[in-house]
Amino acid sequence: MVDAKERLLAAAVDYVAEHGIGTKSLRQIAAGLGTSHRMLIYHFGSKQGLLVEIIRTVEARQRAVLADLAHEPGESAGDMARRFWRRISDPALWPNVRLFFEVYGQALQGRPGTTHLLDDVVHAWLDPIIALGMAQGLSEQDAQAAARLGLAVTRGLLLDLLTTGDRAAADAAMERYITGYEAQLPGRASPLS
Amino acid sequence: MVDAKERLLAAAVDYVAEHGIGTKSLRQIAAGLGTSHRMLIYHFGSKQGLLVEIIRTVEARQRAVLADLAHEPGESAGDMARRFWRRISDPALWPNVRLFFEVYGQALQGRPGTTHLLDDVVHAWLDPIIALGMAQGLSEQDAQAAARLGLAVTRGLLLDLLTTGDRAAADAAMERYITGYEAQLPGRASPLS
DNA sequence: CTACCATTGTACCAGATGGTACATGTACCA
DNA sequence: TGGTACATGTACCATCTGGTACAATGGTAG
Repeated sequence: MVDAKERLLAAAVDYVAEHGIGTKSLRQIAAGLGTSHRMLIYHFGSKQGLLVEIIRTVEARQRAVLADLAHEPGESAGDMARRFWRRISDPALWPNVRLFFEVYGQALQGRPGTTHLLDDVVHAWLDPIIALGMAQGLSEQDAQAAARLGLAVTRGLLLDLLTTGDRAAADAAMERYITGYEAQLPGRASPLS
Repeated sequence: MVDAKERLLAAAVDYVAEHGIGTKSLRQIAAGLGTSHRMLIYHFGSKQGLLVEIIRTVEARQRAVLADLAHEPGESAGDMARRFWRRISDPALWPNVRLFFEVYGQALQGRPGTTHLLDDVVHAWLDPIIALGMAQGLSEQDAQAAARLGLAVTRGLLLDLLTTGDRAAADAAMERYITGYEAQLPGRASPLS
């Protein structure tokens, strides 16, 4: 079976999403999957090989969420942002989000096998949001700043949500951001200065 | 000397800020400090004991930055936010910030000895910002949402900055946020709907 | 049936890990 | 002077680590 490795990988990602990756040995992970550390080495070559593939999978899962960002016809930018936030803050995704931030933190510290996460973790998300902002009439400069801000808000509020579990508070903060974003779009009574 | 332990701790924090904490053994840390792992056990009891004290120190350093948030007379809220951002995004602090996010990620995954970081990592920052917002005339509800949003923006943009190193872009995004914040303060031509 | 190939179990390895036992040094206090 | 408390070095321990050697499956294609 070609995808025995794929199934093992998916299970491994779920396991480390649930239990953390930083403190787990090959043997612990293998035991959690009902296999032996021998099999992990066989399929992935080394612990770092497994780590790399796990991170590839985390990236892929994030991109799958990003793909849902596709603009629906007739939907306002604000409503799209609300839909996106509702989806990405779904508690069912929390283990994945936690794993994302754990790996992100290790990548920032240069742990071997993780750093390629950093290559796209910002820009892959920025580009579609920039395009969206420009479609709303923002200048390229404004769209870039707005996209960066939107990404920061999302990641920051996810951290808050994972930490406190206070969904209502995180939602309220996100709503405040979206309201402000809409107010800064052109074609309205200029809200500034 | 009573503070031999304190000096060792400070050096240990600097070391792990520079090299990461997740992948380092007691021996590696000790070697980096010019001492032996025996001494770390002697002073801190165990590896987890050292970990706990390192995190206490990271928290303390963060609070020291927070203390600088004190409102200067005659300064607008926006200018205060700008001053705060300039300070906390100083490249000299990047190793500490990286360590903060690394430990934060591990705490979210429940690594023993780290989780008490989570107790205050949000609320300790929120409270002064809420007070500030209310001093600017916001309702308590609005001040809470605005504080949460501001904290998320700051943490999110720090992640961006550590990842990309693109200071100009991060500054522009922060400036856009602050401008929007000021526009949402009462006492101005209502910018919304 | 046989030959082959992917897969898996068992057993092992050298090295690193956190932690301990014990002896030694060193300063200060009586 | 002697003692006492902190500090440090050396040596060691059991355990765990990632990784390997090798044999045994089991299915499949000739």
